[in-house]
Amino acid sequence: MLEKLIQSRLQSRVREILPEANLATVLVRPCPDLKFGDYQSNALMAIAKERKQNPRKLAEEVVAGLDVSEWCEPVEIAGPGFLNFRAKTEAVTEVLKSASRGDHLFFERTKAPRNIIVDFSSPNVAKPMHVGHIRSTILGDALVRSLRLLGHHVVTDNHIGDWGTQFGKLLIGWKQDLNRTNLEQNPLAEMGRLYKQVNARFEADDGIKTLARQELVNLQQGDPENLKIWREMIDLSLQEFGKVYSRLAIQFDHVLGESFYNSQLKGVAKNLLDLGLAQESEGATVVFFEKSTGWSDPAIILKSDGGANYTTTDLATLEYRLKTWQPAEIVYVTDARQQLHFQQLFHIFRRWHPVAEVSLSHVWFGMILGPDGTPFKTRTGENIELNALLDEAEERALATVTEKNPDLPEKERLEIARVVGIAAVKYSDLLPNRQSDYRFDWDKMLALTGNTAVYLLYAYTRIRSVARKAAEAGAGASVEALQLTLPSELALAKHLLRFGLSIEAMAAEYRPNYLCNYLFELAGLFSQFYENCPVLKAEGSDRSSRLVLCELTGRVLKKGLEILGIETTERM
RNA sequence: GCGUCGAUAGCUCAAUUGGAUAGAGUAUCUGACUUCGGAUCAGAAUGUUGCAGGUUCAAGUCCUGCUCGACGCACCA
Repeated sequence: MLEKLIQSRLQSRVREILPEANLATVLVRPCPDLKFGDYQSNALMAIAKERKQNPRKLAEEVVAGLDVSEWCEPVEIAGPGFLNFRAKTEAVTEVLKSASRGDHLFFERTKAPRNIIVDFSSPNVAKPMHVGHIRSTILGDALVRSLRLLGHHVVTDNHIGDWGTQFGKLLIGWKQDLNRTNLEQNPLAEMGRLYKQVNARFEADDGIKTLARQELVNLQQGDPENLKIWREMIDLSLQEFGKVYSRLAIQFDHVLGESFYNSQLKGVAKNLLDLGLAQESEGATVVFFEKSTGWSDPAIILKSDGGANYTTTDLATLEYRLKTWQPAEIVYVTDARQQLHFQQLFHIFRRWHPVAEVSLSHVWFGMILGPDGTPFKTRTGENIELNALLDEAEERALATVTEKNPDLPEKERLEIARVVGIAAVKYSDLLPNRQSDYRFDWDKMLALTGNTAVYLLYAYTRIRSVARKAAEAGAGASVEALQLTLPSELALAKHLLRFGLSIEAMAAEYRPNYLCNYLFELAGLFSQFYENCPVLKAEGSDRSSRLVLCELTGRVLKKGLEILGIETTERM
């Protein structure tokens, strides 16, 4: 938190000397290596370069009139013009005290809240959620949590796949071969079976093709029976999705699927045609792109059979969201393969609504690979269902808890296993840079050591254990007693001050791995502190002071994990 | 063919406006008061950041070319 105060004063000082300088570049950040100090600014080197000045000299001039002595030791100029700031222990102590009094938790809400729509998860009706939905769902939810914590107004909208050609096949299967008993027991499995069964006959049998097309057309034209079946498929699917979301503690403000926009699709297409953005080509309605884009193939707005496809739906969706929520930004969380689609979608949208100021972000992520480095599937090549995957995570976690802590009652072990299992899945998804593919590895994600959810949760339970024992002994944290003397106390305290930066970094770039790594470092620093500084065995003000550090670390760990969508447990 | 993304320690991965000696974990080796929860901590060792050039005070990061890989490119979403 000190970095903001230092930064603001540094900016004022730079403005005094160079009124035209772009202050947005004058940033204060944590030092990469603590031996340089706690915070640094590299901005002066860039500014000097622009003006062809001597960077070192500029730095000296800036520092000469810069007073940050309330928070820092004298500012050092290093190398070609780095400014290094070392926080005064008293200043760090004061921030911790104010946190302990409940004034803040080392982060600040934004002064410029924005309306942001986040579009994520988006499963398809009549198909179980599977591995392919993990990242969008978990990543999207974590991003939403970080934005909301910083004070932005977020609208979440689950744009489910509830319309499209697959319903022709599903309707045939439903009418010819539906097993009601199976449907009641496991609706998605039954619908999946129906789809596969019809699909298998599809290629070889022209009669089925014609029938599927007919059922689809009937549905589109509002045939009552088909509509009724379709609605039932959606209802059942949503119930099943809800079970998974409930396990993952994920909620949506709105579930407006593709079908919600049906009535607008023709209008969108006509509008694009009228504006000259779209044209007829080979029987379809398409948008061609300028040469400069490098896209030689057009985007299809209406297929030659008159049906719309997803570019059209997405355009209608965009327009609806703008009108309904007036967002400053819309964020789409999908896999990397849809990059071209979103680039083209945004491009068309800009031409269609040139004055719209909304910013459009495609937050994309890589694939989940199996142990062999190919896309993660079952042995028979099927998608792994999310529910089954979560079951296995909990089972594996239960085995570990039982091994480590056999005396806990079964009910408690089950609850711990639930928290730990879900945490492991989420954390292993959020830890890698979202843009890279990652390898799904049970042993690694549930490992007791290393950068895992288990390690973080363990650190948390140790803190809670100390708190319980302190309470039994009648000892308590005392803000007044807080004193940072030993190196590991100071190191832990200074790291607490960086919590806000890590949340902001995560929210700014939609990268939860920044926060994951922050929390891992925090847990490590806590372990070092815990190793070096007795808490319960200490006495008097030492004990009260260290209990403050424990308590604040616990609160930050819990809040940080909460941003990642991860629950904590008191024992494990 | 065009395009997007990637290639970093044995392995899995980080690296926040271009910043300081490229970091963690894991595996390997060694050690820690008879453990405030040892599911812990400390230490050792590990690199031509795919290759070749360029830009500059400074390049894993930016530019050019090349190699390898993943993914995407007219009627699925």
